[in-house]
Amino acid sequence: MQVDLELAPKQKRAAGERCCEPVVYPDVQRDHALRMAEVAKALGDPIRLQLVDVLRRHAGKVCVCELVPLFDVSQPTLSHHLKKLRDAGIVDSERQGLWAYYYVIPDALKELSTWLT
Amino acid sequence: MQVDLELAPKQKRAAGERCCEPVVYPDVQRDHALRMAEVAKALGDPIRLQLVDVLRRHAGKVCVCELVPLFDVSQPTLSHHLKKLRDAGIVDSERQGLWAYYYVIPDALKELSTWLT
DNA sequence: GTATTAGATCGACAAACGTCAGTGTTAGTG
DNA sequence: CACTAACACTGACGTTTGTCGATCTAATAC
Repeated sequence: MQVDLELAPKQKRAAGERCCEPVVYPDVQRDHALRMAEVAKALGDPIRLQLVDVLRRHAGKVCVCELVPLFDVSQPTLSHHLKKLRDAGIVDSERQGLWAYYYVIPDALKELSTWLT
Repeated sequence: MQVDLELAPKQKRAAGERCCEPVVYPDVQRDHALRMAEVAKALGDPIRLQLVDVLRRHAGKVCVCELVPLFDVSQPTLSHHLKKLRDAGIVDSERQGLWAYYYVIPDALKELSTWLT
């Protein structure tokens, strides 16, 4: 990967000409970018980020009924956030009679985490 | 931090009683969660994520005129995305005559990156 | 059986989002 | 000077989002 540390002032081009050629192209493949953006978007809400935080730190699976009182939103709203996290492939759930237990899917955050490092 | 690996089935409580006490509380401070969610949200769009990717991999500062042709959106739209990244404190820009050069603010992604690890 | 609980889904709403065409501003070119 | 290029901003648009109250489903308690 070539690096250009210098800030290269351009010259204004004549009418009709493009100002310059791109010197850097996206490295991250389109689909990787799409996938990572999807994960980032799912984490882009404070409640969801904290949900993931709780689930990650709790090595086991956590009952929804324990999650609801942690946040100042209604139960349907929390359910909605959990669904978003499920749709993004970050968490999954397991029904156990009347209760639902959520957990973070191992390595779900790995790709984004690696890129971010 | 106590860990509960077991999946503990609950008992249905009598009328009027709460089903259970939360066993895990959010560890990430509210404001940290807010800040990280803000960054994640800004990265939650494929174009913005790729913009950050290009800017990060290019150690110097990159002219907007080099960024525009990389994406299939209009110049105003790209400008809008760059503004979002600026508002989130991820990138900053520097005017140089007719051109604007963007760069990633060092450590802007650090907090999120660390938490994600 | 009936009553109650945990949780998901539905419908509605305002707010925020991504996009574009148009416009404005500033700075080089000739 | 007039012209044009680079970029930000505005206004409009259709879509998505976060939230709630109400409702539905499934399972347990009595």
